[in-house]
Amino acid sequence: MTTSTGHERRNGAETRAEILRVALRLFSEKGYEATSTKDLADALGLTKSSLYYHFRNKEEIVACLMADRRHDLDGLIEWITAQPRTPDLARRAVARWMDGTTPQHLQAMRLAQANRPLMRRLADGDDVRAAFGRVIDLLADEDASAQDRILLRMTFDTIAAALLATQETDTDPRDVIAAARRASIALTDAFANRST
Amino acid sequence: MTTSTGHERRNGAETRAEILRVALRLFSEKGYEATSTKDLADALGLTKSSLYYHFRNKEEIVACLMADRRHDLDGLIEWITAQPRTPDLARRAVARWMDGTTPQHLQAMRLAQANRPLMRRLADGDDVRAAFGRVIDLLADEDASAQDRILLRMTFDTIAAALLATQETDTDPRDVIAAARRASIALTDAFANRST
DNA sequence: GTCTATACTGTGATAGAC
DNA sequence: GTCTATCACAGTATAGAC
Repeated sequence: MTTSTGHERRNGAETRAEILRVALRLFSEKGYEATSTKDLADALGLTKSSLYYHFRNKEEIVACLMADRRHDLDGLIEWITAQPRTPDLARRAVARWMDGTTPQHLQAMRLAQANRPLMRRLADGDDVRAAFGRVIDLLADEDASAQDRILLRMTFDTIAAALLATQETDTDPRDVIAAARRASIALTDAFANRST
Repeated sequence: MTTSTGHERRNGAETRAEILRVALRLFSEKGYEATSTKDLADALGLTKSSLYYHFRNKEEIVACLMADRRHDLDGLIEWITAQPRTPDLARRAVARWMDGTTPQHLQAMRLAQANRPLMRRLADGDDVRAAFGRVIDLLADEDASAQDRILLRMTFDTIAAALLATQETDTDPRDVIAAARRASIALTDAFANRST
């Protein structure tokens, strides 16, 4: 938008994007609660108050960080709804979801996992997990048992499970995704064979 | 130790145990950070300061809550070490771990999951996840790939994964454990067939 | 439009009286 | 063993500088 390339004074959009970038890094490294708004402001060369010009409060910064993934999930729900209801629909939906996951997604997912109570506060009834519930409803039979539903959800959640298994270790994100994909295949089979 | 059964005035051990009980409930319901020491003190009919007589700080309360599970894990490591190294050792170890999980464990695990940064602060190099790393080292071949190690760890972590899949829902703990057991069997097979 | 100075409330934690 | 009083610092709101 502007022609200025200087770094002394940024325009609004640039500052906002930079706040989000630095916030994701700090919140991931030290945790959301452990990172004060002053820490964030110092890392950006701003004051606390400046942050409150760009974001209404600390939580809104995280909310913006999470917007992408929810959008992906809405896309998945649309895709499932438009598909023919073949017996292997669950398998195909899981594969599609796994393929849509990039290493870039992992850091945001880690952040979400590490700050569950915060996510619940942000969500306000319209969160990612609720959307996942709709996915399960679309894919599970009406007479599916509670166990079956949990298992189906775990099949989609293998990425989160793989992140859980690798936390506190520096694992290549591609290995995480690859392991999650293998796990999801194994669980899909377990779900398919549930009542045979 | 004492013969008193009155409830107007508690002795030290009773107060301590009651603090732990109420803290687990509040921290689970509202989250650790969202529960102030004043909330906890009010729920107990004490003042904030009294808590600091029984526990050095807020974090130590959680540390005491987590002691049990680590003890279980130490037992698993001893058991594995004493077993003959048969090809199905991993499968048997997973089964043993799953069988040792009670609904009572789930609430503490939920708490641990919901407060990852806190757990990292508490652990100080000697935490449950590090102990799990030793389990994996005992069970995996030396030439196991990073993917194989993640998959093996996910096999033990199916309980955590099932909790992840059921968060924000009121699911019967027995269904959670049953689904986790089915998932662990499926993943054990996937791990066993890794290089066939 | 972008940022800062300053003050307000609530939190975890400490010192010392009873 | 529990209390009162107090502390430093957190997130937040607002008024106003440029």
